[in-house]
Amino acid sequence: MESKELSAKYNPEAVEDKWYKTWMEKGYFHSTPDEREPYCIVIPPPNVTGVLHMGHMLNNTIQDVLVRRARMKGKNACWVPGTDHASIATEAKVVAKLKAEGINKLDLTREEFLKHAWEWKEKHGGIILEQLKKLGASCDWDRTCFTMDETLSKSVIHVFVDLYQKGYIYRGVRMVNWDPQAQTAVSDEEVIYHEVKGKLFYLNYKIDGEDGFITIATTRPETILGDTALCVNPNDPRYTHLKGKRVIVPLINRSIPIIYDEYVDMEFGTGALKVTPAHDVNDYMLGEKHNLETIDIFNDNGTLSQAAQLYVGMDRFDVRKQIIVDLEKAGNLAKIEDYENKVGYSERTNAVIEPKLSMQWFLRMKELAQPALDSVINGEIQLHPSKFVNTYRHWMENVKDWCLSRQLWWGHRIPAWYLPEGGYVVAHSETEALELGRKKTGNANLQLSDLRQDDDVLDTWFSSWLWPISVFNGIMEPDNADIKYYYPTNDLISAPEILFFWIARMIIAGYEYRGEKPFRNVYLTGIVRDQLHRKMSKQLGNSPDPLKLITKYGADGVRVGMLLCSPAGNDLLFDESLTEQGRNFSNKIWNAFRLVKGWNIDKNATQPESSKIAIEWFNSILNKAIEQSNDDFDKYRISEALMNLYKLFWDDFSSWYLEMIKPTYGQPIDTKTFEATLEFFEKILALLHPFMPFITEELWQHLRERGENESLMISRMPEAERIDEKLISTFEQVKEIIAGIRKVRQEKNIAQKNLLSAQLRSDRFKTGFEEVISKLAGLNSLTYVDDKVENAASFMVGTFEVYIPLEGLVDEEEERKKLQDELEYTKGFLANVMKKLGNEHFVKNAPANVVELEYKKQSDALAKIKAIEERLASL
RNA sequence: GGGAGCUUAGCUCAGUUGGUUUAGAGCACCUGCCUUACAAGCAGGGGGUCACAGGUUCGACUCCUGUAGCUCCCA
Repeated sequence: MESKELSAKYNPEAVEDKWYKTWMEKGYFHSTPDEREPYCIVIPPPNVTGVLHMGHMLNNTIQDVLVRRARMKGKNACWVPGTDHASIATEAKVVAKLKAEGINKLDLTREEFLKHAWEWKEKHGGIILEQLKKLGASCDWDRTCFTMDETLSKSVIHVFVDLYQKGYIYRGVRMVNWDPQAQTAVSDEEVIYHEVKGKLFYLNYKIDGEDGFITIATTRPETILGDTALCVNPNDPRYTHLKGKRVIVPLINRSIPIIYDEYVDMEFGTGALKVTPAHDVNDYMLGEKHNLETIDIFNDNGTLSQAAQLYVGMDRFDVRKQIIVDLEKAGNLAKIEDYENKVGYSERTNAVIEPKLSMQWFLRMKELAQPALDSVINGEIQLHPSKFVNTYRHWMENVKDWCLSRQLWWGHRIPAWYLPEGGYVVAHSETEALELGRKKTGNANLQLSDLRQDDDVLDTWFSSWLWPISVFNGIMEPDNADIKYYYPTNDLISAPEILFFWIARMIIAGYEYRGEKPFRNVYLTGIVRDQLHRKMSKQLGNSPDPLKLITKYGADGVRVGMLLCSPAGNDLLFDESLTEQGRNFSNKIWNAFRLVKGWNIDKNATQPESSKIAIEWFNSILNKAIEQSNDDFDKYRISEALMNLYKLFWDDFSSWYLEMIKPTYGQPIDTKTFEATLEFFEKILALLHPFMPFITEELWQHLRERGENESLMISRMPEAERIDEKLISTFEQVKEIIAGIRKVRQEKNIAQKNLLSAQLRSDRFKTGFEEVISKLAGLNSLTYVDDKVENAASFMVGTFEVYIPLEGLVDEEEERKKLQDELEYTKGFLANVMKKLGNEHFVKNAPANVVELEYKKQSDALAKIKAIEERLASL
């Protein structure tokens, strides 16, 4: 490729699709077990209804960075992609779509509905995975899975039956979070609580057989129809005289007992609590304890049932308004106060959750959770950042039974069959169910048509908790080659929001079904927010379209932009300027390449001293960066790893190294320097490749002649070699000397083309970078002197005094002031050091190297002060 | 109400078992440059009593206690 033809700006569109296609065709993403060490990530399966959003971008970029890096480290890397079926969300979408076509779900049979659902899935389900390809995701697409694929479905059913047989799964009436709109129970984790401005109603309950009354306070007056007791605190003197009495529920005149329990907060309201066991979790608990009757006054759709006696068929919120009117009329309303309380909403439909008693399937969790709790506490599984361990522990120590059933059709149907005489069997298949049914009933003539399968499906998480196992078919064929090779997987990248929903449950399933953790490390990303710290959402319209961003800034630019500002576990305040920074970085790399490839090589040219030492220096810097990078990744500091490489390329390589070795315009470069530079460039491209796969591959291919089957993405990551720390620290001083001279030039308004001369004074050593200093600071001479120089601008770097003779341009006042400032600073610094050294406790107790360092600081500072004072005296 | 965590430059964050020239980075900002790779750039620069108040220590951004503000989780 002729560099002259390269445009001054990098154009990502031209290269991204080309390389993605090549990588796919060459099968570089595909993995099969072999003798290498495996490195595996399973994707957190996006929901089939989803389209790519910024959260996916962040999450999948991180996964791709880790997978690509592992691949380049020589591991057999496998990133398994897939989607989950998302019962509630998908069913809601399909129902809505059918509705738009004039079809009512309830008019369809289950089979007819599922046909529509599958059609919908086939049409929309793969969009998100296609979008990931634009991002550069190096997933093993041959392994793409869906939670309702045959093997994965079989695994789910198998696990259900197995846990049932082990006695962990039971059926029972429990208080569940009922979503009256979706008409299904949802888990505790799917309920979102919002602070809501409501009212607190004070209602009078007449005492049975007496004249007085007790006032209670409630936010939900409509539930009085389900009251079965009134509860007060036994220590509350206001109510001790009522022991053994009963009260009358207003409007329906039911007589209910007064019970005593310390659970009641005497401070809240009037200290008297109405108890509605069917419609409040805490009341349910009281009901169990005191053996109260439960009266369920709601239908599944949130209207009142026959049991309520009044308002039958009316919606719960309409009843709330009406009953207050009626209570007032009846003289039972004491007062109304404004009140703020937390109300639960369904994550899926946003309907107000109704606590409801219903028959559901549950998984007993306490025992199963134990190994999963232990493994995180003892570090067998590591959470990054580790602050989430506390949250995890708290949840796992207080784990509650998992409500597994959902009143939906889309998903895995619960493998339980009810028998005609009552009772049920749990089985892998209809045939097995029939067999078990015959055995259980003793009726050999029992037919399949006599059995009725449970209508409900399983919670979607009941399939995704098996994901790291089921994608390798490790449930049904526990000894197959894939599961034995890839499991346990290495890293899981997910969000803290689903730490319990999903991550904890995968760990539980891992120990139960493999006797082994599902992954070693869990990296928790933050939530992508906008500049106002608002979560990105469709409703707010504050989320950019990821694909448009890719078009505008390139996939590499977007990846860099997402990562630069996303330390683990911290929310990411996204701004397009970040992706702009990413694009600018791509452009910087592109232009460095243009420079290097534009040089002509002169085989006979000798290598300048400045280039020789520049190469030695950069070699050390590069090796140090490689070490740093390894360390960053070991600690899962991905954004720091990127930032360090960003600075390596931009500052060290481009601004310092290339400027040091750059031949004057039109001049050729010597072979040694050129070769070293290509090697450096190659190594940096490799280090950057996991972050910016496209541009690095493109440039790597053009850097040298490459064979048909060579690719950066399957090359080896460079390893750290020798580091000359002394050279690095010397060059740090050299940088300051150069910057100092440039500053003088700028202050005095001296044009670049006017070369300066400079004198250095040092009683310790020479830098060895004299040629470099001359080149980068624009000097025509640089000499060492023994005495101070008159009529010169001057400054100090460490113990180096730098003089730039500027006949007539030196402003003595200004010089004096500068020196005074520096003197003051140095004296202050020295005073600090002396304070320490003057303290005998310090000298006695501090480690020797610390004390030694203080002495060095002291002598350096003294030397500096002496030099400054000399200068001042001479002015 | 219970628990966890956070508070360092205008913004977003590092600061690794207390000591590494009296606090670092990126972005933003200011000044000067269209210097033949890059204005999507180059060079130089300013900016923080490390939330507040005590305590431990020879020494505290770092450890302890309290206060204030913010965030998350659970109920």
